[in-house]
Amino acid sequence: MNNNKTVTIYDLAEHLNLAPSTISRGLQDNPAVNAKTRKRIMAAAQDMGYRFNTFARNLRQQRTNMIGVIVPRLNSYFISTMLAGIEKEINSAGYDMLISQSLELEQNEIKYAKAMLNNRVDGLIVNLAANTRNLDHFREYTRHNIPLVFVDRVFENDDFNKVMINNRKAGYDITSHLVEQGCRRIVHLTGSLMRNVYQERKLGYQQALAAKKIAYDETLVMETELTEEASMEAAQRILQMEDRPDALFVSNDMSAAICMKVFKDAGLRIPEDIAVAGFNNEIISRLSDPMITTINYPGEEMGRTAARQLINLVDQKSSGDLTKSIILKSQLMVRESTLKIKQQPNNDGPSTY
Amino acid sequence: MNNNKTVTIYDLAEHLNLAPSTISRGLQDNPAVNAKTRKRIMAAAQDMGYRFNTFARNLRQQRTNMIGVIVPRLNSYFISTMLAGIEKEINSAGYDMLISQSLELEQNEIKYAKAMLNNRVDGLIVNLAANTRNLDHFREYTRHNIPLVFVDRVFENDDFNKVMINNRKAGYDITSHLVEQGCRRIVHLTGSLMRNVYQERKLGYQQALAAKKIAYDETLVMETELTEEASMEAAQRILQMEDRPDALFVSNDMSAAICMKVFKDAGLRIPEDIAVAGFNNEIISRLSDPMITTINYPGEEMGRTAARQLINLVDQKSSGDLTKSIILKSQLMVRESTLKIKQQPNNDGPSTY
DNA sequence: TTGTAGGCGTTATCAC
DNA sequence: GTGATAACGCCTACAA
Repeated sequence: MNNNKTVTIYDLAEHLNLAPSTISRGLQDNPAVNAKTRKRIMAAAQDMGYRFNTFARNLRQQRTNMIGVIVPRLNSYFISTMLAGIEKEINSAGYDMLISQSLELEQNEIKYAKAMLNNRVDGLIVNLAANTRNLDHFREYTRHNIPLVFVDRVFENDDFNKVMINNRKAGYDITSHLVEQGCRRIVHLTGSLMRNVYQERKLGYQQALAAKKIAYDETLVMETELTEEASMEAAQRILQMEDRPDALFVSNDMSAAICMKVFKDAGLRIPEDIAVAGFNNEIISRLSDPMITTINYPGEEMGRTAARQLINLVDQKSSGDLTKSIILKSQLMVRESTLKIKQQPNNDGPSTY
Repeated sequence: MNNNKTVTIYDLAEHLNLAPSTISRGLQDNPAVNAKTRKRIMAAAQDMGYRFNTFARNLRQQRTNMIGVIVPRLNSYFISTMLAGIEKEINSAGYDMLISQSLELEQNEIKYAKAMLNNRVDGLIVNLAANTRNLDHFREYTRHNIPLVFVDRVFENDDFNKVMINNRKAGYDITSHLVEQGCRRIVHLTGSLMRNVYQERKLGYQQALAAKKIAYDETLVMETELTEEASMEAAQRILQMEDRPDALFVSNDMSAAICMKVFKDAGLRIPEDIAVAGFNNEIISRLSDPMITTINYPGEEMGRTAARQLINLVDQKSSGDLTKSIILKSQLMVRESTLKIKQQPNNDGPSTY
């Protein structure tokens, strides 16, 4: 049976000679309703092609059971790992997930933030775009008491909830390690310095150099978009530097692997001629030859943590004032790509920070 | 200004001494409304913290402007590339995207298909879970005339819209290439044979062997989940085979790279001791050493194509009967990992299929 | 255990 | 140009 017209609880009610309210109750397993009646209701619903109207309920109940997520892009190892974590947590809490990608553009982020607000998401998780200048477009969320959690890419000095790692320490650890391996001229290839994750890693890099009494050379810091093309270009530029660097610290593994490939194709030996370190502990860091020293970055757990934090806020609707920063642990993973002084690789990175 | 109570067009109307209908018109730039009035409306809306209620409109207009997407997992290179394509197309057409991941389980797929139906998505894009046995859970969509497009992982012999590549030809091409390089004992490592993508590649593999008069040996086909662990185990098993294979054809590049790494660690030379071919043309196939022969698989374009097809169906609501299968082109990329006979690598694979 | 009635916030129709 | 009013489909007091 299939009329093209939408079947509502009123149609079921009429068909069964019951009241709409009874139908409504029957459909949601309300114990007040007679078992037999419920069966008839279910059968008729199936038969007449009834489908529940979620947003009629949303309108009535003033909530959507939907969590919004805004990320810079979907096709990145780190982001998709994080999203997987978010999704698991959200769905097991009975929420749905609405996703948009800003494509690294603030202007899209603003647009989507507004759209999600209008969609009445119960909460929002954000990983900032590369060029976002401020968080004004999220003020409306606080104004309306909609919980908001920033994850990974955040503004560190504000009043929003956030989940992140200590990027400065990570940058410090990895740079110290390189220096300890005898490197003196270390290039740092990184992403938009407007984002804390990159800015902080750079600060860690600087501080480590300072601690080791190595002069900071600004021309050795390369800010790019970390795309495949940008990484290849950067590697080429490094090859052409007059005084060739003896190490490269890249803010993500994929990019590090690309650079390493360019170096190898140019005949350089890793790590003898140039040491290479990455970031994120992506699978590629373990598949590259040599394997890449990196920072183990708990993407999925960050996602889960952010989602759990958000859901707690949404569910209890209480102490939303107690803004929390959650800092997850990251860890230096030393591998062959930086071991100039031969020794057993180990995963307990020096942590003299 | 910020009352906790939700501000509606009625509140604005009262505040401005106008009718709700005028407010509604003003907010959506209806030309019928006086420019001055509109300005006052906008100002008041901003001032009073009004936010538009999307699902009240949905209820009224009987459509949501939302497209549902169900994928097996988010954290996979291929899937996230495809999603990026879908998202771009969907958003530029003015729709939002609701995503769920089935985690490769039919049971979740069923659950999410139903949830999206209740959410009144205007259309649905699906990439099937590994163990989905049939498409019964999507029948309700056709029943309610909701457009549905399957992408990549599909059932090939049914009446649904689909976007895919010719997996059999790809499997045939890659296997033929291996044989032409002198390989005779070729292992095929692949995913769930319940899915067309894997089943078809295997058929291509078999047909190529037959065409070259090589006996098909069932023990050389290994069906796994293609996870990191499963791939490593598979590689180990291959190493321990009595009569060691001279080639390996894996259904995805990441997995191929993992196997190659295991082989190299065991002291084998690629391709001399064993040739390795992958699938998807993921970036890792270009970063591995040696670079991996693979099939160029247009993930982003598949996503875009599926989304565009869906949106056409949603927008015109017309010829939904004309079920279409769209087959995109894929291409053999020959690289060092399979070149036993030394020659210039080329990308125009033999296509004797 | 079931029924009645009002409202959630918007838009469309018709009137003025 | 603006206003009044009736849906859209569901839920929940309250009543029976």
